[in-house]
Amino acid sequence: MAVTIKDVARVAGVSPATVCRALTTPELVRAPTRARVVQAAHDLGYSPNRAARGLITGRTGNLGLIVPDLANPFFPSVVKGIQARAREAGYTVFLADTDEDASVEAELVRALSKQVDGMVLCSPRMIEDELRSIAGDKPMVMLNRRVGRIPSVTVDNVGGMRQAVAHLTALGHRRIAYAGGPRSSWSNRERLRGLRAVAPSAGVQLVEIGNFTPQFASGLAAADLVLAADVSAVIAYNDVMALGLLNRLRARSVNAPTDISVIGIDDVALAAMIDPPLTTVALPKQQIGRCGVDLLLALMENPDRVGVARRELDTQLMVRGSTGPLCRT
Amino acid sequence: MAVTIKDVARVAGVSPATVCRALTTPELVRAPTRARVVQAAHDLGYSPNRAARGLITGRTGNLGLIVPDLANPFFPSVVKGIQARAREAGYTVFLADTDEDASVEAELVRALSKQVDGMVLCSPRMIEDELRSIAGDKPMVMLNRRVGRIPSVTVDNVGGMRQAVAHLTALGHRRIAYAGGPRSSWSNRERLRGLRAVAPSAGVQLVEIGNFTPQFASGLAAADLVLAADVSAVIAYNDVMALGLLNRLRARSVNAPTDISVIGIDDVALAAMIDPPLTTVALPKQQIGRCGVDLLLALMENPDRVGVARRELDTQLMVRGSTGPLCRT
DNA sequence: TTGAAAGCGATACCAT
DNA sequence: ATGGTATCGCTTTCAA
Repeated sequence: MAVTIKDVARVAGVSPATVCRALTTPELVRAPTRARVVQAAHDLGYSPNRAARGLITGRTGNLGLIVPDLANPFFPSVVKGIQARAREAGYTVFLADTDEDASVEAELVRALSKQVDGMVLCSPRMIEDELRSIAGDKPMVMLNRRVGRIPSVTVDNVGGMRQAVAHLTALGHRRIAYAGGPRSSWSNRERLRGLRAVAPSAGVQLVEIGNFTPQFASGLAAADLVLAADVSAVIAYNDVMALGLLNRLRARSVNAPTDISVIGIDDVALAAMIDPPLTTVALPKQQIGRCGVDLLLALMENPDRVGVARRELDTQLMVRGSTGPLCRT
Repeated sequence: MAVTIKDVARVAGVSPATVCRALTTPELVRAPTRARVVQAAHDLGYSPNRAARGLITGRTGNLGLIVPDLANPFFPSVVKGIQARAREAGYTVFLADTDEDASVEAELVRALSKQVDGMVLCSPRMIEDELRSIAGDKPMVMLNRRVGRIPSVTVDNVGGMRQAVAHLTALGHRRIAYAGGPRSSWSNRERLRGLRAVAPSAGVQLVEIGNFTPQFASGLAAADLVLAADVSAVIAYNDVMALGLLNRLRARSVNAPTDISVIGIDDVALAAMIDPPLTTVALPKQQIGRCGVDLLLALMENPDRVGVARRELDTQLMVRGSTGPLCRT
């Protein structure tokens, strides 16, 4: 059996109430008494039962975190940021992976919400209505998506696309393909919006290749469509798809950057490990996580200001080997 | 305020005790009563407070999970397996990332152990003594490491090395380098043990290049040592290092598989995405996780049999493009 | 079959 | 400054 507050009280020769105070509000206890309590607690290896505490304080000291797919290298980075920031703030985190399934997501939100002080939803798949109906319960922040007045941390997708297009046009490209992500993805819609807004004024023709699941195999499939589209450059919804593109293009003897330029989005670690390294729009992945936790903590202090809590982080094009000047043939 | 058992009791017109029974031990409640309770619970959207329940039952319904570094693509897969299996079994999981720091690890184990029914330690960095002293508390299982009588799930590292060496010797290689992982890594020691055991009888010379942190940059550094060692093939401690090797070797105009053969370990997703794809010893990553949870659940039922609980999973060489027949010059 | 009541471990209020 | 006590939400005897 674990050691409880009563054990400490007995050993220290005081009441449980005093033990509690000595440990949580030391200034309310006379120094010598406090010392005895602390000593006893230490000797017994006492540490308070958080569940019991939570029962009465209403705070659990836990945060919930829901991600769509840990196998996508983008998410572990975000999770790492969240976990690190939460630990600094004295919180532990519940992690759940939904396997990209929106119904699982809803179920998990409901289940977890009972045991946490707040939740971070990473790239949520749920439909807006559902999201709203659940959001009322516990404070929660969304990452990589904006819905109604739910607090969120997002990145400047439009700015990222602007940088990408500027880079390509500077290199001479005038016809650029976009291999899109899932139609339901907020990030994809934003990226597309950015591209559509930027392309005309940059004097480039945008060719939308279609919507794909954000996977390697999708990049493979997209590559053939890209080749048929007669473009000199392609922007992919994310790095993993860009890798698929690169792979299949090379299989068809079209090499980056000489024959075609390829840009990814995310800047996952492996983007810099391949040859040629992938030019990509970097997202501050860990910072997205840290920032999300910061927002959540602020919200938990002051639940009223929910509506205004919103952060947008910068993106940065990383120019690497997969893009190069247009070769006029 | 959340809906409690009392609310349900009131609406259903029964006592809280009956609500509890109807929901946890239905056979003890008359059907019509049970129906009313279930109906009320559903209408109110009731779900029991797990913390309160845990207080009395002594079981939290939570599992703790500690990993050294989510940024290493090996671990997210394991985590995914753990998380999936835990969810199936009705458990939620606490996740903590130690950033490869053994002292953080110890602290986290201690902190988490209070709030969970059991813990999974993934590739623990802690020294054995420390590990043992903490292990007494809650049931725990280790992944990728064996220490004393602590239950563990490991993989057949030796068998993996045997397959790798057999593959290379069949291709004609007779001098093989091993670019090792951290000296403190149990997996690294096992792999080295396997190589040393297998090499002589296979008629190959093993050249140990040194110990490295399991990162891309280490592979870069190791590559030059490999070239100086005059070998025709190299096995890396893991895939990420193998990628570094491939990268730097190519920079020095030594290309796999024509000029040298390279084998990694893990089979992370990106191993198959690069060109040439990486030949690697695949570990059943998700299964390691699932298996660890299974073991843990079994242990929680029957805490006595701790000593014997131990599983070793198979490894499988995936022959891909980064290895090829020896080119005699 | 159901209800009343006693805790689980910690906190917070009210006395002293 | 300290102790007694009610309470958080739920489970589990013990009676009825």
